[in-house]
Amino acid sequence: MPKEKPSPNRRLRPLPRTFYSRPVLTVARECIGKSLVHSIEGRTTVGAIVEAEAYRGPEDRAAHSFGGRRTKRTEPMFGRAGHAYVFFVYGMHWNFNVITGRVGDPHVVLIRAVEPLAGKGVMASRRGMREDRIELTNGPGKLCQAFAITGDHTGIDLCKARGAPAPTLFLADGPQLPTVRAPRVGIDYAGAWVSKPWRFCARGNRFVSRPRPG
DNA sequence: TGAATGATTTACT
DNA sequence: GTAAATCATTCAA
Repeated sequence: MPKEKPSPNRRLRPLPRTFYSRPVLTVARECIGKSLVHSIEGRTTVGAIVEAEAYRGPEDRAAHSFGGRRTKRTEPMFGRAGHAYVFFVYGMHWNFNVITGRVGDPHVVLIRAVEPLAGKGVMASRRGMREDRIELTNGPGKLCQAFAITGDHTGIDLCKARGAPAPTLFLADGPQLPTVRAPRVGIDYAGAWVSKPWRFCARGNRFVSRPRPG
């Protein structure tokens, strides 16, 4: 008998914290092609990340951490890389981010779209539509609903920490996909920061949200 | 305590 | 293409 149970699927192991503990633009670009994995109530959903945006507070006016704003909501952004930041917006939608960089740097990557890889039936049920629809996961609020990601997840560790149980929500390895860059979406209030090309999209992927780059 | 607003989505013209 | 839905968070008072 082996002392340790072998991993059922090597590709579904959490990325190490070293992936996240780097400059936010680097992490955002390298997120494209990685897998997003969530297991809850015995059901697992997996998607390939095809769109992500970098938010670099405190100088980035588009970031919730602009000006060093440290509140109950933004607190996870100031903590250790590899944790989740999930917020509620427009009275209806959750958005999922990963914390990057060094402790004290409120830098995050917003995961804006994924291509479903596994658990499409579960996603379709949560979204109330057929599993072959692009609209299953082609937006930040849509993928949170499809993956059952909510405010309960904000602040949780996406990495395997010593002595802690393995995370049920995490990013896993995947092939780096060619990316195109574009200005970020929905931040018209952010002045000079509006035009920064900090949105990374998988080139030509159908699940990239609107407006499509190019 | 109150008012403004938003890292969106959906339905509708 | 436009507009409505809907409420936690934030900040001013």
